[in-house]
Amino acid sequence: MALPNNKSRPITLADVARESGFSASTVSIVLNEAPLSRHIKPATKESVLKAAQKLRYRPDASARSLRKRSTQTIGVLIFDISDPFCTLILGGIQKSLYSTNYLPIIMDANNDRKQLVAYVDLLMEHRVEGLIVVANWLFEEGGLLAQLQGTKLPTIVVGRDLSKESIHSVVVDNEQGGYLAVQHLYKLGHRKIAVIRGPQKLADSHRRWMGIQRFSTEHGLRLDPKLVRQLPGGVAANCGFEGGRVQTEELLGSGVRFTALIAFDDLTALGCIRAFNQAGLQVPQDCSVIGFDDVPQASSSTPDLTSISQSMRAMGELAGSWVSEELTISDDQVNLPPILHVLAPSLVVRGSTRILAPKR
Amino acid sequence: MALPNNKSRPITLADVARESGFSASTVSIVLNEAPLSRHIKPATKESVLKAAQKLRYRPDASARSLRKRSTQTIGVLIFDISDPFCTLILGGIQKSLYSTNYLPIIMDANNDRKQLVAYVDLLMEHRVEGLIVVANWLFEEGGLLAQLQGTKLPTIVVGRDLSKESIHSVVVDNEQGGYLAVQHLYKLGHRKIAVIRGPQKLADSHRRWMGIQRFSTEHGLRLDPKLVRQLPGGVAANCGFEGGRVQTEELLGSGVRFTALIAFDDLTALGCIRAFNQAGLQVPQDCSVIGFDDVPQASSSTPDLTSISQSMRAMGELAGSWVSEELTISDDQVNLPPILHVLAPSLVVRGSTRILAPKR
DNA sequence: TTGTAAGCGTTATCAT
DNA sequence: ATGATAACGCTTACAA
Repeated sequence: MALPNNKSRPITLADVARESGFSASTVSIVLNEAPLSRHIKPATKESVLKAAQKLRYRPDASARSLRKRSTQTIGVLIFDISDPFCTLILGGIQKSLYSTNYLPIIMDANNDRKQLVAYVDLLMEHRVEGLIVVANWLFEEGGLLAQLQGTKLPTIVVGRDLSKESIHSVVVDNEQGGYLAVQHLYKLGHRKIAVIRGPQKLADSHRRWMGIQRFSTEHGLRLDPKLVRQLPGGVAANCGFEGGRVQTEELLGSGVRFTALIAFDDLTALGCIRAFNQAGLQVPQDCSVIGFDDVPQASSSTPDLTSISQSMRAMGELAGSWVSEELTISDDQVNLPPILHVLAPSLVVRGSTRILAPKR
Repeated sequence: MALPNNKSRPITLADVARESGFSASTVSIVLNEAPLSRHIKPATKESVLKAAQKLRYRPDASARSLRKRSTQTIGVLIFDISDPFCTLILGGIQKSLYSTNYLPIIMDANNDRKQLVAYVDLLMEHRVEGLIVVANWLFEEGGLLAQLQGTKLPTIVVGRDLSKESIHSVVVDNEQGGYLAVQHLYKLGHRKIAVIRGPQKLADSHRRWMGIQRFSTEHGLRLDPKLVRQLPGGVAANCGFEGGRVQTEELLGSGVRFTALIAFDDLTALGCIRAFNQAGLQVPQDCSVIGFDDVPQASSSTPDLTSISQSMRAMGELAGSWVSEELTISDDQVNLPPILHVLAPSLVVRGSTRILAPKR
């Protein structure tokens, strides 16, 4: 005889209650190991557990959230999931959240503002209790800010400094990074150093440049303005690479000599290396190149890239643990002044930079 | 006078009802543009909408899911979010799901089996209505299969052929990929071709090798067994790179000459290139190298990699649209025989391979 | 030691 | 054309 309806309805608490012969409340108390379960007869517990296991019962998250008025979820808004920068941060977030009772709900905006606002709405509907925004290098605040501030959620953004807009932020010290980059080249003996700055709109570009200038001033290093160029703004996936390639071609075409180059980021640096190669030049023999971020590709390219490491993973972990802490502390001490978490960058020396050859 | 409780409770349908002066049912009908809303007076609609907007009402996804017995979510289980292979597939999934009413819930297992099973459980509790598993190259079935088969969910796995276990799968034609790779090198005049096969456990390794052999047999190309090596199995992030580097060193050390090399995948190929460079050899001048997958790094390295493209994005889109279709078709025509979707790979010619130099 | 009942925010059915 | 009411699956006072 065929079963009347094959559309297998999920097992509910009531099913377990029926199977075990106890009431739904008892079952609930036992399965959740609620305080009251201390007074439940061991035999009862056992048969409840057995029934639950037999039926492969899984509590319904929606029902539980509804009743407990808490979803135990944290929204993670990411700008581009195919960007290794974002992806590494995500890894850190997951790591720090894994041990908590909070579940990250990841939404990838795909570099599209429309999708972004749609997803913020969706996250709100899902009643996430906290929000982590992972901004990659082409994040521009736009109307998102207002939308975020409208929510009362504990929110933290990674990769952009929005502390002035009263939003917690975790960033790397870009100024210091720029400083470290020139310093490294300077110590290797380089004096004619080219710089490919990031897109103008990008705050990071400016800060890294400030760091470069600070070192230069401190050490009497003159940066030839003809050797300083800037990436155009752009959204395409590999515009950093193309930008680096083109700018380097132009640098080489300008005839002004240089022995080292600071690229805005690693992808840009890879573009630079390509341009050098096409011009018949070798890195680092003919020119040293340093990148920024230390994405995975930096270590698997040939030559491997010397870079300024951002420790994306650490940033992600910091963001994750901040949010989960914020959610677990007593609610009365909320709304502390917004904090800017600044992580120190570090120099990772690899094969794309070398000591200045004596003379050629 | 201070408000009694600042713990801002989310706005509910009842609030909108109160504000607009209509009942909750009416409000619900209007906001959802339900069939019945056709008979609702325009003026009513307007004031309901206005009230909702004023209060910034957002329906509660949990409550709605509970009542409608449908979460409109699809679980996406991914093995390693920092693996570009996975990440590109994810992009495709999102693209195809974005236009549907299904929300992907992404969980990253972080290459850890424990997390994996925990996440499958979590997805079940969240009552996802479909499941997409994105397997990277170190996916080994283990106990996961049973767990998946236990669920009655429409499930599809990308990157592994589990059609024999009655699970829908989408994969690239690895055999054909191997064939294309040798063919390319052969056409360039190469006859002494080294091969670095993938880890033994991996089914892909075998299939690609079959393709290579098929071409060889067809064209009387002899593959010197001394030039065929194999990557050890491994889990570390860059074990492909290290493997390629080490195997190439050993190949070079063996003294057997070769003019071209087929690497298991792109990361392996990058490792090979590193080894060549450290041995003072140039790619492609001294040896051509071809990879597999065509991950983004393939085009930004120098030289850029010739590769067999898997079109991860297309695979993701296929998986996404299959699941959403499966969920929307009438339920009576369910359980069609499991299908294996095989996508054709394609050769992408770049700078790491070149015509065999006349003689050196 | 366990059961009863109310209620979380929605939507669907049925009245009016 | 709109409103009452019940029910979705779960937790938690409170009752027994």
